[in-house]
Amino acid sequence: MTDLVPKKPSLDGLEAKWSERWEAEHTYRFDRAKTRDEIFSIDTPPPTVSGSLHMGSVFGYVQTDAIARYQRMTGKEVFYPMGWDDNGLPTERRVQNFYGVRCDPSLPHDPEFAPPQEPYDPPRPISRRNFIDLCHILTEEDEQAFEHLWRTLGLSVDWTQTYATIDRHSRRVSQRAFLRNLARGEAYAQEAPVLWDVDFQSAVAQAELVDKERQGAFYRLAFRRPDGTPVHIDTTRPELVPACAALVAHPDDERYAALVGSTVRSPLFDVALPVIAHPLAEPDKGTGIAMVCTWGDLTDVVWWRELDLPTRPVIEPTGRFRAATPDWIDSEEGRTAYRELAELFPNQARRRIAALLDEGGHVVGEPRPVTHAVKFYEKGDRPLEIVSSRQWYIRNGGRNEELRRTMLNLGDELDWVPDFMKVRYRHWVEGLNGDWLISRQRFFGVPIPLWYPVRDDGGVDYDNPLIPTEESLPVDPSSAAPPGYDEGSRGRPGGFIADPDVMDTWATSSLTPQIAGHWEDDVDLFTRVFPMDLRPQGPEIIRTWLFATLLRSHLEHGSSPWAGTSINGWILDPDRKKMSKSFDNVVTPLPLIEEYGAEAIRYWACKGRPGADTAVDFGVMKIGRRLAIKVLNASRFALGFGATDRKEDITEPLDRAMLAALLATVEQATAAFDEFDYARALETAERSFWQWTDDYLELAKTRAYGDGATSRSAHAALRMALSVYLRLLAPTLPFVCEEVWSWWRQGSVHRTAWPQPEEFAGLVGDPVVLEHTAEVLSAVRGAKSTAKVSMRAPVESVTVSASEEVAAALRRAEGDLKAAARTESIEYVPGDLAVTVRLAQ
RNA sequence: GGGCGCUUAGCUCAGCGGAAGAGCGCUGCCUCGACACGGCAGAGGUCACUGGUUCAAUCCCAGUAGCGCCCA
Repeated sequence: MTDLVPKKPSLDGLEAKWSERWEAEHTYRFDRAKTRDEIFSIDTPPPTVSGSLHMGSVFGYVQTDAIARYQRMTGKEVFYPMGWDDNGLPTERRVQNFYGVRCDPSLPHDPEFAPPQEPYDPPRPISRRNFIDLCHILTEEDEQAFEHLWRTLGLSVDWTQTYATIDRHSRRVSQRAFLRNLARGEAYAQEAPVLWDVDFQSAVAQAELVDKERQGAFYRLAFRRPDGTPVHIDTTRPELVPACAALVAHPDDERYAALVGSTVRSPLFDVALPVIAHPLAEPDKGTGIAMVCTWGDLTDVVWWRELDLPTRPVIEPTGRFRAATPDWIDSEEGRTAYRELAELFPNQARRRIAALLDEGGHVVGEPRPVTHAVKFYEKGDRPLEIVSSRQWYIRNGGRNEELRRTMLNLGDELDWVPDFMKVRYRHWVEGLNGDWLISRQRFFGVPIPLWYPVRDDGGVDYDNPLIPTEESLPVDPSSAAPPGYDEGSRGRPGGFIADPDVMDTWATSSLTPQIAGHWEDDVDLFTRVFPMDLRPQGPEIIRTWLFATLLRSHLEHGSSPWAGTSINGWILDPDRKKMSKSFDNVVTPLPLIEEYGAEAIRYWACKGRPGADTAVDFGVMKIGRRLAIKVLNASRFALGFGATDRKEDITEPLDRAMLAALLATVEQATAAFDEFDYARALETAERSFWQWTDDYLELAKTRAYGDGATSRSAHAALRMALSVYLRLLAPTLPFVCEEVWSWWRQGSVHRTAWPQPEEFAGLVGDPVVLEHTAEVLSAVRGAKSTAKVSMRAPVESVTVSASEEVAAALRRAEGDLKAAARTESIEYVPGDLAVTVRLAQ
């Protein structure tokens, strides 16, 4: 047997060499002949491809890959698909900027349209279908860039198992799941106040909200009692006075007890308003009595609903005040005042009405500046308004205690890594205050697969939607006709109209186990991989992706979609601040891979503890690179002798002591990986490996260069240890371990069995032999270092003060110690451990 | 304002009830038959702060402060 050990091994080119070889040899191809208990299935997060490639993307995926590689080596067939999250607003925005276009659904499809070389300026309006074509073109480029990055990083993904959340298969799964929710009554439509982004012209869900601090001002307005005396109200939104439906005060508030049940009139508009008691009114806030408008904030929605108040919306979905003067304003003065506000945006209307109120003497004192939290869409630039709109919802427990408890229990049953992340899920579920709004008034997404009949009088029958068959999915109701209708009757009396909306991106992403496992379309595959073993993901999407996936699986399958979930930490910039946009753009993974090598980036990612926030650290990457190089060089040394793999040859006490230490390392690394703790597994293997090179290799070196039985013991021990170390490090450093493996072994190290304790049977010596010998060697090195001489400098004598046990252990490896220390003489005296070194002249 | 996490050597982080650890950086030495994309050695810390529990606390408990994430 001839080993193919290069003279000067190098890391250069290993990524390209091995990623090609793995692809050609189907190293990571999923074998679906295996049964469920032989399979480890991973519900990989589909990265959002419309963003740039950044270090946050790399971090979690590499950690998951290390776990996947470990599982594969333990004999599991790993189902490790990759998806791309390409639907939704980020893609639309990117297409708008990249090509300089905007979607105008009223335009007809232009079959001649081709993507421009340069972005249009000003932006050119194009049809919905042309717009969606551009979304596909751009996301495909992005997906290729991601795949290249993942391959260069060595992710052991089965690249035949890929999906995109907008592809035909995902749309089919997403629409089928929705129709099942609809059939079971879990999905429902409702005309209701929704949080509305006026720029995106779309409803926004609870999970997408952020609060932002905004400067505002409290105006104290005078409403009038029947006797003409004022009731003072503090508000930051005086422009909503025309939308006012009532005043509310706390039931225990004695100041207003007499007023409750009476009627007051609003300033300027002179609308009659009931005064009502409600416990949500805060006596400490402002004057303690509040105006209820439809709708200024979410509390208004609660009051409006619970008190059954009239609906008086003034802000349209466009974000402007309605043009027509509302009919509930019946005084001439009031109608004149409203015309001043018509078609203004809220901030403009606020300035105008403030002036009008002031002129009319309705304002008390000066407005008082205040900083308050205002709700925004997380990607939006203007405050959300609340408008009335017909939307689709999925029940999630926000309005149902029993379902909420079920969702909490499912969370409790999951195996969370790290455990403390579970609390974040619990708090989110406990804080849900409404069902999940899934319809979005957008273009690039999975369409809601419904039509509605148009009655003969032209009205739309929203209560009896027309439903496609599951076989016909996916459908685009805006271009296909419902069963039993033809296209000619679209929009006509007696015909139909399409639901114009698409689903929330999470409504599809929440089905990644079903999409990847080909639910219903490939029942055989699905039963082999579902429920999955592991969902790895980021901490910030526990409330969205994790919760929604758990919900959909519970509703459809009555079970959790996975056995466990691992939550990775947050990436920080080198100053341990939150990763800033600018820094993130500077530090992209590919140039770093060029500079340090993929192994170095993987090493950095795997050094981050599960769930621990981790700073981008080039120093750690350098250490990773050094480790990879060390693997090459140490392997060259270990394989440089007689090619004996006979375990019976391993007889020397030092060699057997080394194997004892290695066995302990194997056991610790295995335990860590079994708990998904790739970081501890790496650290254990790494520390052991460095000790192996620093101490054992130096001690065994001289004997290894000789021949005879004691030399053969070293040769066999070196090769056995190397085989174990390569396998221990392979999950973290897949390229370099595979490279070395190829010098002397058949097949891929990644398809070789993880080291087993049984391999060490009959070979384990007393570990203290190596420990004490290394201590004495270290003392000799220290003496030489202090004397500023070479480590090769001869030593006249070494005197070891030690207990009888320690001395006995040292004697068992005395030949190796003498050779490594360069001495002919080691003497032992009884006493506490101490080493005296006399250097030769 | 609430929840969760973090705070250990100049830096990045392990350790988490029984005499403070690693790597980087720094200093010094060493080109010796795996490795200068090296090796060896050395210096460097009232384990954020204040209380408490314990024979014993970096580790457990309570509080304070700073940082981060999630949410109001």
